[in-house]
Amino acid sequence: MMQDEGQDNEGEKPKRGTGRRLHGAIAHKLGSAIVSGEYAPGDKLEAEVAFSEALNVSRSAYREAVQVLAAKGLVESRTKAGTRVLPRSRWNLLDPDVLAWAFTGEPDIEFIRNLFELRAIVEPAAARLAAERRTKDDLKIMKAALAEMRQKTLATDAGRSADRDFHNAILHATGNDALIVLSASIGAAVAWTTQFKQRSRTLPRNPIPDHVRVYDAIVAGDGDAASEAMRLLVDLALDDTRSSMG
Amino acid sequence: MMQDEGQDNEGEKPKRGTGRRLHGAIAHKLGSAIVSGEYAPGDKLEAEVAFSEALNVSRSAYREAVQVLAAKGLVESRTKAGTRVLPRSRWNLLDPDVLAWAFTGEPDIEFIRNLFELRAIVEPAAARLAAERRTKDDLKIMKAALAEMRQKTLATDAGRSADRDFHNAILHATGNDALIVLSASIGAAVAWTTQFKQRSRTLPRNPIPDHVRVYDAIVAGDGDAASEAMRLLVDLALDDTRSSMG
DNA sequence: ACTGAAATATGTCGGACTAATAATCGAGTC
DNA sequence: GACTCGATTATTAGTCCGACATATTTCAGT
Repeated sequence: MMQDEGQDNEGEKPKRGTGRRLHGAIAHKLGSAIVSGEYAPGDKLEAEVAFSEALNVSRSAYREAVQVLAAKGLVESRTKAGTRVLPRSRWNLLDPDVLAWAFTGEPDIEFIRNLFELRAIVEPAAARLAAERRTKDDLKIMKAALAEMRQKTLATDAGRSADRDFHNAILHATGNDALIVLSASIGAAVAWTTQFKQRSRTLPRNPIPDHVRVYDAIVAGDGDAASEAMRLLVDLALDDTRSSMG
Repeated sequence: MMQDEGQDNEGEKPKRGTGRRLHGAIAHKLGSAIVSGEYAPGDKLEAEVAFSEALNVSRSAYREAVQVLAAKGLVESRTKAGTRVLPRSRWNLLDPDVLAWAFTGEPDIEFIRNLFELRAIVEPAAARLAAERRTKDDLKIMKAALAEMRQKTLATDAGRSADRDFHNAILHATGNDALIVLSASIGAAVAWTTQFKQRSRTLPRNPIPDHVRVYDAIVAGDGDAASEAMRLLVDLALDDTRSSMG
């Protein structure tokens, strides 16, 4: 699942990858640049006409891209005043796209720590609710994800995808839409950090037992055990990630 | 802080309020319609040309509005296939705009319950972190918000705003960006539900003591107490809200 | 210091053209 | 004859262009 990096020839002409729309490609390019700090909050973007010309795209396409960024809280446009990058506090950092953009460059260690802190808060609580409310279908999905994960390992895309599926299934089993949307954010964080861990030379611990403990507790309907097992899982995952980043 | 309801004459011509851009108004109109269930997931929106004509706006303005909705996961457009409403699971329900749209109509009881469940998970944990990490500035802001809240009461906009400020200050004091972004969502939920409670005839309990307990614990740097006090606060708030909805 | 005119960047408009793809139709096959 | 597969067509979103409207900043003039 390669990103499209490396195809911007000298910073111009954002080409769209397969199926990607032009304004989407522009949004991706600008969004990444902003989130990665290439533009600082308060910075003014070049004027629409000039910028769109520089990118060799129509003003319409450029504007549609900016609307997307504005919708995600990255920028704000005002007549005559131009388009400015908003302070980081206004960014929708949990938006899946923004999260993806945040991980296009070298990831910010501090931000990863923050995401893990969020996971450490949400996922144990979610596991508890899941243990109390899971349906047979939920369990089936979790079991399948676990099996896939065990077979493919986290070294493969399929394995990481299964890992995400497992965590998503737990969030989903809570039946709480507000928690379920977080699965998109948390899932993205899990995926990227897992891949990051994998990159480092040292092969980390086998994650399966941790996951199995959570699964067993949810099957048993034991909320306390599920919460505790998940807390442990996230803690250990953070340890692994931390050690692979120095 | 009135909404702009009542200005759509017979479902056509979305007029923009002061300062509001046209595409923003269209996005608001369509977004509310989608979130409130006027369009069901899978439904196809009328074709761009036809729809924009029906709304008496240019196709560009309409398209920019749709880009915003797409950025928030509400719709997806594909060439020739049209623009379709995505399943609710893909909506960025925690996006402040989406949240606002969700509360333009009669609020969904189940969804409010879900938001409270999220609050009950996140806010106690945040209060604990805040107790451990708060700066003098954080405390000053909380104290000011508390004073304002006590003076204006929750019956006024200013009072509700202070309530939100208090909760935001706690999230902010965690120093965790991922949690801070949630303040926009949680804050919105707090505001709307508080207003909703206020609407009902029975004057609810005085919320100040609950808040003071949280504040005192954070000042004392007592994480356990802060977490517990916040847990109680959210529980009581849910009780109040529940009883005012039947 | 205040007022108002001009400059300028975003916002909106309309229409033309492109590209992607769902739907249709027809040739070829079983 | 029914069915599968492939080319054709029709439709709809995507992109481009150029003009004008609107809102603010800026600055000149009093």
